Amino acid sequence: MDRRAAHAYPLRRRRSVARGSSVSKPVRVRFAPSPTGKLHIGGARTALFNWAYARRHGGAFVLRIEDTDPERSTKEFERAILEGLAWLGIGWDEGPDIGGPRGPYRQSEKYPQYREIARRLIASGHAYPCFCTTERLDALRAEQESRKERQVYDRLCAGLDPALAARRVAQGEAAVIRFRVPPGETVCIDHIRGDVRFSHEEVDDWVMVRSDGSPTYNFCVVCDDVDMGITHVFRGEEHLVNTPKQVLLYQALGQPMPEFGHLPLMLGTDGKKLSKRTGDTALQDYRDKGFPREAVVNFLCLQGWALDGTSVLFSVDQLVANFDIKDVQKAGAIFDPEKFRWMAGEYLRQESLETLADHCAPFVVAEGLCSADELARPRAWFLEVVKTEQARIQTYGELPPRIAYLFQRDDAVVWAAEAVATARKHANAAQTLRDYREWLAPRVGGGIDAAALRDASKAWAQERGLKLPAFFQPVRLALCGVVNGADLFDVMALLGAPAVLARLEYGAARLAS
RNA sequence: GGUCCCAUCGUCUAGCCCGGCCUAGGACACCAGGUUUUCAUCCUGGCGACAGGGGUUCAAAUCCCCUUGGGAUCACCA
Repeated sequence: MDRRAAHAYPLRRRRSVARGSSVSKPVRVRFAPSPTGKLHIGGARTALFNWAYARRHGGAFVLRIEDTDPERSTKEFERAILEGLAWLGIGWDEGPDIGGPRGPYRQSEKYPQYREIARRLIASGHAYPCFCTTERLDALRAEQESRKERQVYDRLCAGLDPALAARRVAQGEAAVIRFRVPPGETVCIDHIRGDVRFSHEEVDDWVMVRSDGSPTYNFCVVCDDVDMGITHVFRGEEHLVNTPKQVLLYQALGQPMPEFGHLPLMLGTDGKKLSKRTGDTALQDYRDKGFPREAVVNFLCLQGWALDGTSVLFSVDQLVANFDIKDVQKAGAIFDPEKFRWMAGEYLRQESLETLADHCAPFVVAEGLCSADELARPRAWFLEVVKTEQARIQTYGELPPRIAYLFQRDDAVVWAAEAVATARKHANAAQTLRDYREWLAPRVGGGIDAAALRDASKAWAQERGLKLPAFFQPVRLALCGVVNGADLFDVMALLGAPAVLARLEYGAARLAS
């Protein structure tokens, strides 16, 4: 069938240009996640950039839930996504939970509206019912595949008599509704990429409404962006090829076009779209590991955007004050977990002891080292614990295993094989422990002053002709059971004199046996 | 494979739009020193890139073209 003859509308070849309205309206941007999984860090970055753009321009940031896939959408994921955004500090002005003037903000609550728009589109000739079965479509695709042709709908139903088609629909025959793509080409204006040109030959007569009456993504997106008065659509690059379909729909609807910007993809270390295969992709994963929130925000910003090329560490306020969609990088960014961890450490080290203690406490409790109450009562003690480890950890989650020794019984400190081997390298390790304990006991009755004890202990070791490692390594084994860790005398202060003396004694015995 | 997008150190990027200030800057990682009882932090230094080829120009990382390479996408999923 002649392709052109299949079109009832419009027959004139034309070029449509998706240029945004030149009149400046108040900015309205949106983040429209699908609640079919946890919030992806790529999605989080998209949200962040949209939010920053809205804040920068005094506009509104709208949150919309695209739950038109009933198979995979769940309320749990929706809640998780909202929580994730809130955790990042991204606040929305309108959304499913708080409502707003242009709701509903959940697509599943708008089906009647979509249906009405589809009906109007059929009436105006911009869309048509299609009765082709899945089997026929599959066969068609297989055939096109075998001939190495483009896999597009052959528009069998595009030429059907509208009245006849309407009767078949009325009689209950299963049908999808397809958009009738006119000949011509579309130029999409993208603020990140410039003009992107698509020939309509490449755009399929795509399905707007499924045979069960539910609307599809490309259809809902445009309806909603129109309903919600969205002025700027910033989303991931994977949506770039959808844009001509959507642009055509705006035009069919006679609605003003938003301005587009397609963000570069976040890639895994394999250079492909970030997926679970190459590492953690959910925002939640990083929160659970104890990455400081500010570090996550900062790092996400750096995937495709830079403050000035020199500053690496910056605040959300600086982001908001300086963010411009035009400055966003075009090329995809490989996600570097190593740098992410470094940045986490940078933020963690900037925190006050009080803040750091608050952030770490839940991780210590979750690890089962002690109860929240036990941690809260000796608050000063826990602040000291946190102080000794602050330079040594990059995330809150790294603290518990490092301080586990503090919560072990004095006669049952867990000894790592490596630490035992290191201590045993020194000939008289057990004896050193006994001697040191004997020397130490009368000196720590009034508590432990780490600084003073450090000097005195080193002097003691030197007097006995002990090399420092021969002294420190057995002691560290006895007190902590590991080879590396915080300053030994800080550790003693944390442990307290009774525990220190007890551990030295048990340590000597264990080492001797 | 078709269509579309992209291309500066291993990685994130500045510079590119509005050619000269670029002997290409910063950061992570890496390497070497320093501080230190270990680890970590911290300090100093080093290594390291304009994918290739044509053009335009007095001058190109910056503009144009081609090649190569990478990616995205081709559903009654979003």
